[in-house]
This record gives sequence, structure tokens and C-alpha cells, in this order.
Amino acid sequence: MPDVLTEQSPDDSRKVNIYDISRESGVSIATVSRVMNNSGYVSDKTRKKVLDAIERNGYSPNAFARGMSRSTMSIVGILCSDSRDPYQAECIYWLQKDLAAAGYTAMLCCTGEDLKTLEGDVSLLLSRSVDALICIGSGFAGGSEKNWEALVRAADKVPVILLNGELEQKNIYCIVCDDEKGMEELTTLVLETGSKSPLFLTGAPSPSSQDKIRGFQKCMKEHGYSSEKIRVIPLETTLDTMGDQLKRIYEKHPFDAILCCDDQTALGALKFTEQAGLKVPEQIQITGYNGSLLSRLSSLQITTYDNRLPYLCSQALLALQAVMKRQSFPRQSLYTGQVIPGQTTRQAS
Amino acid sequence: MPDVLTEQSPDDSRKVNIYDISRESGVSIATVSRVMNNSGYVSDKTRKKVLDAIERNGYSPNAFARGMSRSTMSIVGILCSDSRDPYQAECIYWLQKDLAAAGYTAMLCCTGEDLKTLEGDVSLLLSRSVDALICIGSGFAGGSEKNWEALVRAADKVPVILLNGELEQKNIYCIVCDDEKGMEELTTLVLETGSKSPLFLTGAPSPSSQDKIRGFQKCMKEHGYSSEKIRVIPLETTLDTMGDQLKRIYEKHPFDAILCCDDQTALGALKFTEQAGLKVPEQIQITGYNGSLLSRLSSLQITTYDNRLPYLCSQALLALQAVMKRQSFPRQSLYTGQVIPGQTTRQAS
DNA sequence: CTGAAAGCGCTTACAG
DNA sequence: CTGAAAGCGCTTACAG
Repeated sequence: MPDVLTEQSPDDSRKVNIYDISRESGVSIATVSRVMNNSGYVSDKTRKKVLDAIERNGYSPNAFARGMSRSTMSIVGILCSDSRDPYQAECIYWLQKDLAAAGYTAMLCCTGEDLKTLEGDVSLLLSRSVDALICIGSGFAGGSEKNWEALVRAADKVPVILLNGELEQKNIYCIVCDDEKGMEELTTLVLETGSKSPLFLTGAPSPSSQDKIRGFQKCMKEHGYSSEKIRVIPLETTLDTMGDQLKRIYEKHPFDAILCCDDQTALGALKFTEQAGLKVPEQIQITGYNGSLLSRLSSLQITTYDNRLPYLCSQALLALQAVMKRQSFPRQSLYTGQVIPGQTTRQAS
Repeated sequence: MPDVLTEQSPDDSRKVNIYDISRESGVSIATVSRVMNNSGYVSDKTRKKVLDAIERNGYSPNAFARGMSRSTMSIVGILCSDSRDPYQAECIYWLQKDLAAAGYTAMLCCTGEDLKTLEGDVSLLLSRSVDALICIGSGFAGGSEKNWEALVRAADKVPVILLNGELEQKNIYCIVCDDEKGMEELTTLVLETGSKSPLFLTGAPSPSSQDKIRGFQKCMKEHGYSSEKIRVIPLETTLDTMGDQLKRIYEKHPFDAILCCDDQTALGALKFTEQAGLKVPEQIQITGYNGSLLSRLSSLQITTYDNRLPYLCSQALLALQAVMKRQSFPRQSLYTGQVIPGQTTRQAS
């Protein structure tokens, strides 16, 4: 490490503005503005003069002034609970890409699992004059009204788009993967390859978890299981300790399949089977959910459900653009994903 | 899904501004401004009147106008190559938290691995009038000048902070985890617990990879290995196919330890050993890097290196705030992480 | 403690 | 095709 302490020479040169360009190129600021925005008519000769002056001075318009006259800065706020979660991280990735392609910039806020700061985060984003709000995950639509009233209020000012969450409110648009159906398909797969007593392992109780549980229950009923045979287990504490929990359950009432609410949990389940000396998929079948990278990193590739995040995010953009143009757009839209067969389930015969 | 097509009733009520509040509370806009900003003197009585009017009208100042007069909007741009990468995702998470706590908002840009869009992304962020730029990952500081010249140019306008990358340039501040030392420690651990022929598995050639390689080589030399015995293997293609690659190598020249450049790669290595029927850690020791959640999700908890991302990010904030206040701050700072022992290495005797 | 006024740097009818 | 001018909604010396 060379110089450990360095004072900066602050760059105090006044930033060049539209008046400088106007003066240098001998035209009015209105014309400069037209050139910058490719709006209205400008003669080629004038345009060139202006462009030259802009180039020479490295001029770029002041974003605030621009935002002020245009009353938009083409910023979209992204709200999530935890950007470290693989599902959310991937959404952020695709959203940011699509937004950039459409000329928007993404402003990110992570509210934390408890949504305690949701209210503050929403008003922060609004005070930054975002043009719209995109919320990742069904968490934002769950629980009592208190949880999402901040969103409803925000929707008063800008369009709000919910990814994988449902909220029937004015100016809120929802794009949802049919997780109920997805979990139905996975359950069917497991039952039709011979599992008799599957377990459903669920995490934090979000609306999307509820959908998955419903899909599991529905499918089990259709296969003739009575309610007491339909086992839904909420995950206690963290992933690190779930092995013990599964062990206790297994010793009391053995199971032969574990349907998990996401890939992370499925990894934990797989770890349990390895430690317990249970063969996968021969003795126990395991499924994940989300089709994330995680499902491909374990010793066995995990059977999972691809909920098409790239599609989800592109739809969000479509919704956003439609609403901005005051075109109509479905307030709710539901799409399906697809099963990705892996090595933790058996072949259908 | 109820209503599939819903037209919005556009909210066309003019937004309330400072003049409205001024009129309603019977004071000048200057006073309203003072109340809003808690600046200057305002009598309690006046303050109350103003506050009431603000409350009644749900007034919040226009961000552009504010930005224009203050010439800052308290936005910090975050640049990364891929927000889905666990390391980067975690940095984003902590940065965003710290920034929010300090009154800044995070604006996110993912440039993609090839940095092809770096130039465009940087000017996009600058045109949004960010107050500073934070770059995640050594990728931004690597390779030829072409890779990072956009950053150098950006540093002309706003402070640039590099997380885990080194660039000796004006107005660029670097905070770096000592990965060379980290990899040295892991190599030492593996050698001193009996491994004789370790392998170093590296991914994309970033500066940080180089540091790790250097640490590995240095430690090997110190333990008396000649250069031809020091094996550094670049990962071919994706993680999915790395099993085959390791198999080929193992058959030709067996190894008894795999030191990986990150946790993800370590998971892949672990998968290889399981498929090849090699016992970990008895026959083969494995180490990861980053101390990410991944290291705890596999059948065996992976020995890894905690590079203290929360600390890294908090330092970034400190740097940013110091520079903004024109205080001096070390242009480069280096810190150490720590080994997290897991089940993929043996106990030191 | 308060107000009148300048200034921030653009965009966009409007008139030519 | 071009320019003069109003307007966007704040902040902040400056004067009182």
C-alpha cells in the first residue's frame, strides 16, 4: 500500500451548463435543448454546431433540472425483503436488466423480513420521485392490512407492481406464478412414482407458501388421502438445525418423500437424508422449488420447479410501460412454470 | 382472478407544493422551507402552523427542485457484474442497509461479467446525478486500462469506492480483504493436517483470484514444494461440468486436497468427491472461500474463509462519508478475514 | 424570528 | 427552423 493518506484536490470547476453551450455555439438554449432531446426541428448545420460545442465541453444536462421540467427522472423503485435470498437476487438481476433496456434506472430498498421498515422505505423511494414501485415476493401482500397499507397509499401516487403477490387494489398490478399448480405437479410426480407418505416442508408463512400448501393438499386429497394423512411441516428455526427436526419426525412417523417450499430447504432435506443414511431417490424422494442454481450444486441434482423468473420480470416491465402510457393492463395475471426433473425423484413409469 | 381488464382513473389532482403550504399557513415559502429542513430559526408558534398545514395536505417536497437547489439527491450508485452471485448479493444487501441508515439511496447497475456495458452504465449513473459510485468486486480493477478507464473518468466527477479491488487513481478509494493471506491460511491448514498434494481450483481470472493464487503458491513454496508441484487449475466452462474435469485430472495425477476460489466451486468439488466415492475429509480435504450460506448447505459443512462483508461495506460507507466531507481518508485499506473451520478439513493436531 | 427575491438548469408552448 | 420567455419547486444569502 503506497500513500496511506491522500488529500483530494476538490474539483471546483463550475459544471458546464446549457447556457455555456448556447453561447459557444451561437444559438439559443431552446435550440440546444432540442438538439439534446432530438425534439422539434433543427437544421443540420445548427445541429452540428451545437453537437460540436457539446462534445468540446463534455456537456451533459443536469439531471435535476431535467427532472424538474419533465417531472420524471425515469427511476423505478425495487422493494424486496432480502437481496441475499437467491430468488430475490435473481429477480433483482432481471428487473435491473429490463429496466435499463427500457431507459429506467433501478433504485433498491431491502425492507428486511419483518417489513418493519416498509413504510419508511416506501416514502423514501417516493421522496426520490420514483416513477413506479416494483415489489418482489408475496411477502408484501400477506398478513393483515397493516402490512401492505403503505403500498396501497403509494399506489395513490405511482403504479405499484407486485411480483408473485396478490393485492386487489387500485393502481396495483400483480403478476403471479401459479405456485398452487406447481406444487400440485410436483406432488403428482412424487405420488405417481410410488411415494406413499410424503411430507410438505414449508418455511415462513407467506401467501406463496399458502398456495404451495394448498396445491399439495389438493393433490393429496385427489389421490385419496384423508386430511390426517396430509402432513404439512413448518420449518423450525434455521436451516442449520432442520436436520434434527426431520430426524425426530422421521423416527415417529417415517416418510418417503419431502416436498420443499424452495431449493434451499431441499438442500437441507438432502443433507438430512445423507446423514441419516437414507437413499435418495430410492427410499426418499425430494423436490425443491424455484429452479435456482442451488438445485444443481448438490451431490444429486434436485428435482425442482422453474417459475420462470425472466418471464416474470419481463411481464413486470410490460405492465409498467403500459400503465405509464395510461394503457389498460390486466390487474392480475397468472402464469405457469414447469417441473425440472432431477436425480432426487424417480422416473415416472 | 376477478377483473381482468381495469382502466385506471388517473390521479390528475395537482400535487401540493410549497406555495400551497405557504398560503395555507400564512407564512412565506422561506419559512416553510426552514421548517421542512429544520434550518435557521422559526418560532414554535409558526412552526406549528406550518407543520399543521403540511400534515393536512400530506405535503412532501419535490425531489427534483430540492436536488436542483441543493445539487445533490443523496443517491449512491452501486456497480456490480451480477447481483445473483452470492458474494455480490451480500455486498448489495449490506451496502444498501448502510446507505439507507446514512440517508442515501442505492441505485443499482449490473454490468454483466464482460463489463461490456460498464462505460454506458457509469454514464447512466452519472447522468442520474449520483453522489458517489461503489463498485463491488475486483473485476472492475482488473485487466487492461480499457476495463477501468470509465471508472477513472467517473472519479473526475464523483468519488469512486472499490470493494475488493485496487486501483491507484485520483479520487478512487479501495477497501480490500487480504485474500492472499486468507488463501495462505487455508493452504497452511490443509498442509498441516497432512495433505501432501493439494490442488488450487480457480475461476474467472480476476485480480482477487490472482491474490488467492499468489497466497497458495507462496505457502506451498514455504513448505518446500517446487514450482512443478504447485498445481493451479483454472475451471473450464461451468460448474455443472467441473466434475468431469476433476475426474480426468485425478486419474492422471491424484490429489488429496482441493482449495477452491469460492464456496460455490467448493460445492462442486464436494459433489465430485461424492460421485467418485472419495471420503472427505479423510482422503480429500476441501476448502471454500467467502463464508457464504452455501458453505453450510451441503452434506458436510465446508471449511471456508470469512471475508467479513459487513465490515467491508461499513468501511465503504465510512470512506464515502469522509470523502464527501472533504476529510482525508486512506486511498487504500487492507483488512484480514478469518478461517471458519468446517467438516471438509481435518482437525489440526 | 421572518420575508422578498435571486438562482438552480432545464423544457416547451408560443410567436415569428 | 429558431428564439424570448414563462415555468417547474425548491434553498439560501440578504435585509429587516
